[in-house]
Amino acid sequence: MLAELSFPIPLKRTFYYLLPEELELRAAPGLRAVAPLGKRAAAVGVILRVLPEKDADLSGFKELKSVSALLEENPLFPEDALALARWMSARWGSPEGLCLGAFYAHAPKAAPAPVKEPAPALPASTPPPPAEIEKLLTALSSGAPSACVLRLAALERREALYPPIFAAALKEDSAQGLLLVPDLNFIPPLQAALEPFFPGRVGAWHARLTPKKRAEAWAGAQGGRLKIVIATRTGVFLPFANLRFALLDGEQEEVYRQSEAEPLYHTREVLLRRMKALEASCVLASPCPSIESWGAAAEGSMLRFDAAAPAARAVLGPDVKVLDMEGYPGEILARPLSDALRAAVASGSQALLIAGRKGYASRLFCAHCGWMPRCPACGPGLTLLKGEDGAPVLLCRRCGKKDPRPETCPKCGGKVFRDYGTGTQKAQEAAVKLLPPAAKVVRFDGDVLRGSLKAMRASLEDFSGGKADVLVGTRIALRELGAPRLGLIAFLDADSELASADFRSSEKAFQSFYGAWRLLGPEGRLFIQTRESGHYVFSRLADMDYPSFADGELAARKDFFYPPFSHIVKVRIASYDRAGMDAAAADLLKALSFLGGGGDASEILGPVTAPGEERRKFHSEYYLVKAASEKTAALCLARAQALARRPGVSYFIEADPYGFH
DNA sequence: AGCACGCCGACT
DNA sequence: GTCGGCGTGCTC
Repeated sequence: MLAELSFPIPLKRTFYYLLPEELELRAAPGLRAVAPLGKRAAAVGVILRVLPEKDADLSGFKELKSVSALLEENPLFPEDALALARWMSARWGSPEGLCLGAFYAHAPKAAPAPVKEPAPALPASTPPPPAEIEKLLTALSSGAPSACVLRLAALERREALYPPIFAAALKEDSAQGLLLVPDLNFIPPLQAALEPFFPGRVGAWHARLTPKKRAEAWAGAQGGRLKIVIATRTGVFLPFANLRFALLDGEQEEVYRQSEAEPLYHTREVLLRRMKALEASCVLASPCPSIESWGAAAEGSMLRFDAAAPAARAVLGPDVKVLDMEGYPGEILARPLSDALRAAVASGSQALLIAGRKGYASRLFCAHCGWMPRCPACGPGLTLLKGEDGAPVLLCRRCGKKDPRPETCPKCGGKVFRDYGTGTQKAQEAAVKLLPPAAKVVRFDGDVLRGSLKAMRASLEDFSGGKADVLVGTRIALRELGAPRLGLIAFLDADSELASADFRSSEKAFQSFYGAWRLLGPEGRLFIQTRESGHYVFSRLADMDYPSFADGELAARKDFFYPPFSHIVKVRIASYDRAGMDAAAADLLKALSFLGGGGDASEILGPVTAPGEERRKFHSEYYLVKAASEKTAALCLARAQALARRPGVSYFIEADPYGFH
């Protein structure tokens, strides 16, 4: 007999091995096997199937090697991890071996010594869950759909809400639960909150665990000792003896989308699929659920539950003002904002100013003809920064080339330039000028970060420690910012959030505004500066009505055939050789020519090029496939990946990309 | 990914 | 004269 093995290597192929007689009976799909692979004497792979020799196509290689050992008797996953990995591979295009590797990566190489089972302490008497939570769990357990979107109230405390949910969902003795959070720092408080309900049986899982703790948590989940694991995104791949309930906190957060390293996946989708395979229930919780989940609930494949009963919204929350910058020409901080900022600082409050970009100002243009400087070497528009000597410099963000600010416009000879967009540096200067000299204004952005990690930490700590009055930063400064006296937040250039080609930009913008609003106390003030005050994201901000916004956004996605109504596959082609790029594009269109036939609504958008593309040395364009179904998208992805590569041409192929460009 | 083979610079 | 840089090539 043979075993077909899959290894965690970036290869889209499997390997056949001879099964020695003594392993033949024990071998089964899902078990790990040790076998020689290339120059490696003992590589660990997963058995995909066991088959008689006659069923395998053994042509094309000379030597058939043998499996040397099996690492376990029973599969580590009670559910079909093989099928999940196969689906992941088709959905996001990473090799199946790497997808499977995500599930098996932390499994011990040898059977772990049995852990001494501590006598489970008696849980604190569990208060009955709120009636609405009970209702939710009943609905979930009573059949399909068994997944739901739980919309949290703006000021909901997760530490108070989640423990009774888990207590109610995990009443059954052996039932286990998984709580996924977007950030490692959320784990300790939640662990402390859950501990009284499941004493000694709450585990944590994240990238920074020490090897020993990691092994312990893994074994605790796998063996059933842990009742609950609180984890960051990789926790979605943990083995459980009996996983019955999962909750994905802050489900719209982009960190759940793994896009830097293979295997590529989206935690939410993997979790939903896995829980479905287990016939277990799953809750996606957030004050601002993703439009994808919102759509699934609207269409009925998920339930929707509002933890926010409108009447229970005791706190009205901070005051929100959208400032139309057309009315305040040339002002970085519009008059109403600067007045409020001065007043806030004078009264001892702290303020957070969010600039659209890093640096001094974003873009320079000729006031007469509108000409904008571009990088002579590689093409993109240059960013205006203040150099070390204080003189303005133009920096190319792509290649790092620096140029002095031009004196005259090369197109019309004009001598007057203006800039638009407000960088953090310029915003900081404006705030300093506005406020009394005693006020401390610190800055936090990628440039400070690059300069020195210490300096960045220091400015953030000054602010959260209450020592600084104003923090000027980019949007990243908003992420879990602590500030004792935060009374004002302002988005200085909301348009930079909306300007990108990303079809999710409105959603992301609203969620940032909403997040900022939540950070503020009821007395706080939120300002949003824009030149497009008519944009629909602003229309629901006054009452922070996320459901109405989400309904509107969902309708827009439907009109423009974007997710969740379509599935995107993005293919970018780049080359120094224009003809090569064109030929590659033709290859792609040919490979996808099956689309659109027989009433299929799928379409191809593109080629999308950056302005000025024709004049550049390096060419780049992309196509967006909007596939009508997940299946069609997977097929397009596979076809694009299978294209015969042309020399000198780079291909970047991505399913369901987040963050465009 | 690993791991080895392969052909060019500074040293026990 | 060797140790070692990482390019590139292969894995049943």
